[in-house]
Amino acid sequence: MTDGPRVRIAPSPTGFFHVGTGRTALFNWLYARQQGGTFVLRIEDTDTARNRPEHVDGILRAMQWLGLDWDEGPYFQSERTALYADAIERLLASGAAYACDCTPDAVSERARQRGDKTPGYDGFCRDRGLEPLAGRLVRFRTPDTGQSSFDDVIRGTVTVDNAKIEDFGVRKSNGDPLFLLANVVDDAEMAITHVIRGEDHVSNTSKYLLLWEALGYGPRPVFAHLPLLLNEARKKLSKRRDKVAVEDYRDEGYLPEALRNYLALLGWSPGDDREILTLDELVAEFRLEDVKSAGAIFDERKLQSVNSEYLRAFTVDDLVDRAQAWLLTRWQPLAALVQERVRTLAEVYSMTDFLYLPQLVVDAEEWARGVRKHPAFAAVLAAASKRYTEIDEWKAAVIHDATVAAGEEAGVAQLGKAQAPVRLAVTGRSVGPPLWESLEALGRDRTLARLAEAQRRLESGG
RNA sequence: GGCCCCAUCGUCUAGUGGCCUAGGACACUACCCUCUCAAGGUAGAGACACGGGUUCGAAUCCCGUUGGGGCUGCCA
Repeated sequence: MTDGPRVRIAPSPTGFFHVGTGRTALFNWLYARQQGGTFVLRIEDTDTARNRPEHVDGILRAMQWLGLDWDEGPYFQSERTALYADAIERLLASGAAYACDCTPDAVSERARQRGDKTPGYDGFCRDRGLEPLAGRLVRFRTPDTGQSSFDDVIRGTVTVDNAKIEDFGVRKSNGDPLFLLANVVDDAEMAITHVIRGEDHVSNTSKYLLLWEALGYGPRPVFAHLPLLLNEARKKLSKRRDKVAVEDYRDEGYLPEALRNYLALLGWSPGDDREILTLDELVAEFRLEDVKSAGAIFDERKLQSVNSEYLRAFTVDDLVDRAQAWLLTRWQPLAALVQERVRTLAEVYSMTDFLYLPQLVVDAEEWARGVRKHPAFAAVLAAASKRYTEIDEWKAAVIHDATVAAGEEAGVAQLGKAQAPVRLAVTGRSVGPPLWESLEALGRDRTLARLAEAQRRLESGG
């Protein structure tokens, strides 16, 4: 173990790896590398209901793609439950925590009756002396008086009246630890010295510190809350509304070094006019205390320009290599299926061009015969769009089932007839590799976009 | 609503009391270059939210207002 600072990135596997998490990871990584510290990767998977193993793979893939190598981990909170159980027992034993059997409905109902001046938990079970049995939530007893404050490297001193902090949960009624508890225990156990995270955690920090003190963990870590990444509407980048998955940017042809460079410039600047900086320069010049405190809009156009600067700076040979590798990732999933059907290498192109073309060129005759001819085909496209939207996992077998169901819904019993209009609408051709795998490779978003486009064309009489 | 955080061109930012007539980049406009498109070059438009203080002097410090955001979950 080195003497330098210990920092961590603690993503939760409940969705794709978010660019905001990527930026936080990058800043932690830069700080660790610059200070000769240790960068820890910890997977916060305490929410067993929402965890998805494939998202863990996605996190590791995205981190590696971005070049953010970690020195320790990945640690999994799901494998450290004894630690949290022990901490909760200690809180219970000292009276710092207590059991609560209020339902969420009861809590909000009481808040409503009070006039809802201070929503949140009202301390109803504080002194009822309930046994912490299974089925009961365990809450931390927050002080009624005094203030909690901490010094933030980026924001200065933040102070909150303890009375404003409600008794928050530390253990679910099913026995699983809650975020605040597991987070604090692990930071202490892992000897994290600097907590560098998003601004959305500022208000969690006073709770964090209260727990930290109650558990007797000694000197606190240093805090640095990074400004949030915002969308054009100046709202926190959200999974639902915005394109936030790091891997989406990879798939669209952004270079990891360009994304990294751009992300580094969101909230930080080298202090002069340079905007293209090598990793070594970032490591050398990054200053945590110089990070701005105001939120930053993630502007894809600017990212594009940074990306194109990198692209142009390549040697031609490098560009060929990088482009070749990217091109390959798109059609490689279909390689074996394509192989069985081609007579020349040129046909590899015609069988996979739909994966690359921004705009399909559909032969008028094919369109007339394959889509426009049967009234039911329009219904097939509509039904397929709907069912594809509802699919949980975008996999060939599932797409197959959804297409069969869409065909039946549209009154087309034969699978062949159901897939024909979809194939033409989505790939622009009536022949090609098996459709399900093709759609899987294309991706759901682009598949849906092409179905919508085909439907518009039909409606406008095309 | 409550608590917390924030505030320089449309966007990312430089600026840490005089160097600011506020600089750069993206995007935008015009022109040049040019077989097209990019790239490149030149020029242009474009910001210190507002009001009070402090100071010889304020984008920079203080207070207030306004505006924006975050949190307010048996999610993280």
